[in-house]
Amino acid sequence: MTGELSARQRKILKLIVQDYVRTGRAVGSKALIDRYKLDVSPATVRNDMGVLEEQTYLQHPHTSAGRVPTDSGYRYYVEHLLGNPRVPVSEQIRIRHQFSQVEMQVAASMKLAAAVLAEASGNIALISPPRSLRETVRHFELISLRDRLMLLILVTQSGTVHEAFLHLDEPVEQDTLSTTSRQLNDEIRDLPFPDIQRRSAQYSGLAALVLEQIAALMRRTEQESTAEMHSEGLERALRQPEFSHGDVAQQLLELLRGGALLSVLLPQVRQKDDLRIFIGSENVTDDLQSYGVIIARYGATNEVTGLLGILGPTRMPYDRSISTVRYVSQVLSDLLRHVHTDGPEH
Amino acid sequence: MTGELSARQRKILKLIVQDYVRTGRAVGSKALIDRYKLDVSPATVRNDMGVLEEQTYLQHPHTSAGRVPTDSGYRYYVEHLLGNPRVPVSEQIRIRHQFSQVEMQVAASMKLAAAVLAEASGNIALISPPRSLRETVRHFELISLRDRLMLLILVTQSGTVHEAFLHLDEPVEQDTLSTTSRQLNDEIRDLPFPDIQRRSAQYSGLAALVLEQIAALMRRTEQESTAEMHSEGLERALRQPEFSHGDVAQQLLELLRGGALLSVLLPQVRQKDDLRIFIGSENVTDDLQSYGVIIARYGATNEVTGLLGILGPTRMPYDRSISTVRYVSQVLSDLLRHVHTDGPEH
DNA sequence: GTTAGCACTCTCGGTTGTTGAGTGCTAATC
DNA sequence: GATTAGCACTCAACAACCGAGAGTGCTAAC
Repeated sequence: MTGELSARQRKILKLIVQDYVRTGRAVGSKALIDRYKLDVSPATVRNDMGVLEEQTYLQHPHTSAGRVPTDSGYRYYVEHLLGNPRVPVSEQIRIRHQFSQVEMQVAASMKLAAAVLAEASGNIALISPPRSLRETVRHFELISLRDRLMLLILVTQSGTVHEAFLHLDEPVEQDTLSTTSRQLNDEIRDLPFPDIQRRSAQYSGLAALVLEQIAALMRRTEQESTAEMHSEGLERALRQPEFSHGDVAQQLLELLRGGALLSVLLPQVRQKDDLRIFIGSENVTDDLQSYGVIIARYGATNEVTGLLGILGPTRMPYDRSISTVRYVSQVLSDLLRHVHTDGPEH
Repeated sequence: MTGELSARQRKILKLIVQDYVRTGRAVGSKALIDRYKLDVSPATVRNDMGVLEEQTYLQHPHTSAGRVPTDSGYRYYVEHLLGNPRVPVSEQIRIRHQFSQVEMQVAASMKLAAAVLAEASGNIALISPPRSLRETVRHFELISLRDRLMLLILVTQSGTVHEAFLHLDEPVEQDTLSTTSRQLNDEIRDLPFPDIQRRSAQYSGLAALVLEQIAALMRRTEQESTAEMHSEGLERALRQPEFSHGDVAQQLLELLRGGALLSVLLPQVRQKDDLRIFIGSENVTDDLQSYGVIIARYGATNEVTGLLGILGPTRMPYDRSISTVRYVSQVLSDLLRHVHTDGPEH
C-alpha cells in the first residue's frame, strides 16, 4: 500500500505539513509554489500530491480545496522529515535561567515547567507531579495546636508533603506527641501504606489513630496520583482557530479535568527520557481523536517520576513542541535529582 | 425619573425577569399572558411594559422583539421582588450531609463548597481560602531529611500549612534542629512577618536562615492571598447559551485566572455574613460588564475570613443563587469555627 | 382604565447567485 | 518518460434576497 516516496515528494509533504501548520488552511498546488519558489509547475506538484494522497499521507476536504495532512501524514513527518530538533541555545539559556530563579521549590518548578511548555508551543501544557510508584514513609511529625487538635505532617519518599488535622477525644501534651512520633517514626520508616495499616491494628489510642491516618493519606494519594494533573496555557490555546468553535472549550475542560488523559496515556510512556507522540486517531480515547499529544517522563530516579507534555490540535508545530518537551523534561529531571540526592549546587 | 410602580407592574416585571431567566428569550406581551394566565389583555400588558421601559427596568433589543430586563431591572428584582429566599430544607439536609462526610479537612471542605455552589446555580463558583488579614506564626517545625536537606513546616494563625525545602551549607543533626526550633518557636509565636524578619537580623547561621525563610513564606502568601482563588463549574457553565459563543470561554478563563475579580470585589464585601450582589454595569471592571456576581464572606472569626460566591451571566437565577451562597457560607463558617475554637463535635 | 384592531417593523431561516481557488484530465513539450 | 500548459469542472464561502412570524405602538371603541 505505502511505497517509497521520491525526494521531491518528501519535500512537498514536508512543505505542506509546515505550511498547513502555520496557516491552518488547506494547501493548493499553486499557492505552494508561489510561497516556496519551487522550480516545478503546479501540475507536477499536483501529480505528486496525487501520489501522496494515494499513500494516505494527504487528504482532500472536498473536491475543490487544497490538500491537508492526514494523521499518518503527520506521523511520517515527525518520523522521517523532522530529524532531531533541538531547542536553540539562546532559548536553552533563557529557560535554565528561569529555573534557577525558583531554586529548589518543587511546586514552583512544576508550574514554571508548565508555563515554559505552554509558552513555547502555544498549546496546553500538562504536568503531573513526581510520584513514586510505591510510596513509602520518610518522616512524619505531630504538632499540637490546641488541647484536642493536632496537626499531622507526613513526608513521603518522593518528597511530597501531606498534612491533616486530627481531632482527639481528650487533650494530649506536645511531649506525648513527640515521644510517640519519635518511636513510631523509627518503626514505619520506608514502609508502604499496606504495612502501616497492618501495624495500626497492633496499637490502640493515639498511635493507632496516627498510623491509620498516615495509611489513609498515602492510600488516597496513590489512588489520585494518576488523576492529578496541572495544566497551563488553556486560554491562549483557545485563541487558535481550531478551538474557536464554542463547545470545544467545554470539551477540552472536561478532558483536562477528568484526567482520562493521563490514565490512558501514562502507561504508554514507559521510562524516564522516553518521549511518546500520539497523533489524532492513534489515540484510543474518542475524545482525543482530533488532538495531538506529546508526553515525556521525567524524574530523579527510575522510581520516582512524573509526566509532562503538550496537548494541542493535531495541527500543531511538532518540531518546536517535541524539542521543548524533551528539553524541559531534562531540566526538571536534573533539578529533582538535586533534591533527591544531595547533589552539588548548580 | 423612577417613580412608583403599581402592583400589576411589579408583578409583570417579576414575571418577565423570571421568564427571561428561564428561557433566555425576550418576553412578548402575548406570550407572557399565555404562559402565566393573566386576566388582562396583551395591550394592557404592553402599556405597563411601556411604563417599565420608561423607568429603565426593561429594554428593547429591537423594535419587533419582546422586552428584556436591564441591569436596573434585575436590581429592582433582587431588592423588591425577591423577599428573602431560603434554601429548601431537603436541600439543606443534603448539603449538611455532604459536609459531614469530609470531616474537618479544610481543603476538602472548600472544594465541596465550590461544588455545591456550582451545582445549585449552574454557574461558576468562586472560593478563596480563609486567610487572616494579618497572619501570625502559630508553630513551625524543622525536619532533617538528609545530611544537608531539611524541611521547614509552618502553620499560621489561620491554620494554613506551608512547607519549604532548605538546603544547608553543612550537615546538621536532627537534635540541633529540634532544639533550635523549640527555642525559636517560643520567641516568634503570634508574630507577623515583619517582626520576624527584623529578628532574623539578630541571629546568624541556622536560626537566621530559618527565620528569613519563614518571613519569606508569610510575605508571599500575604501578597498572593487576594489573588488566590479556586473556581468550579466552568465547563457546565459553558453549556449555557450565553457562553456558547467562542471567545467568551477564553475571556472567562482569563478573568478567573487573573483574579482581577477578587482584588476588585474583595474590598467591597466588608464583613462576615455580608452578602453583595453586583449586576452587569454595576461592576467597575470592564470585563465584568455582562456578568452578575454574588459574593459573601465566610470565616471562623472576624479575623480569619475567606470569600465565596457565584459568577454567572447577568441573566442568572438570582433567587436560587443568593440563597445558596448565603447558606453555604454559613455552613462553612460553622465548620471553620470548629477547627479554630475547640468547638463541640457536630 | 382597558381592550380590540391594524399597520408597521425587524429578526430569522431558507434559497439563490456569484466568485474564486483548486482539481483532474488530456495533449503538447522537453 | 517525466513535465507542463490548457481547460472544463467542482464546490465552499459569501452576499443578496425573500417570506413568515412574533411583537410593537397607536387609535378608537368599550
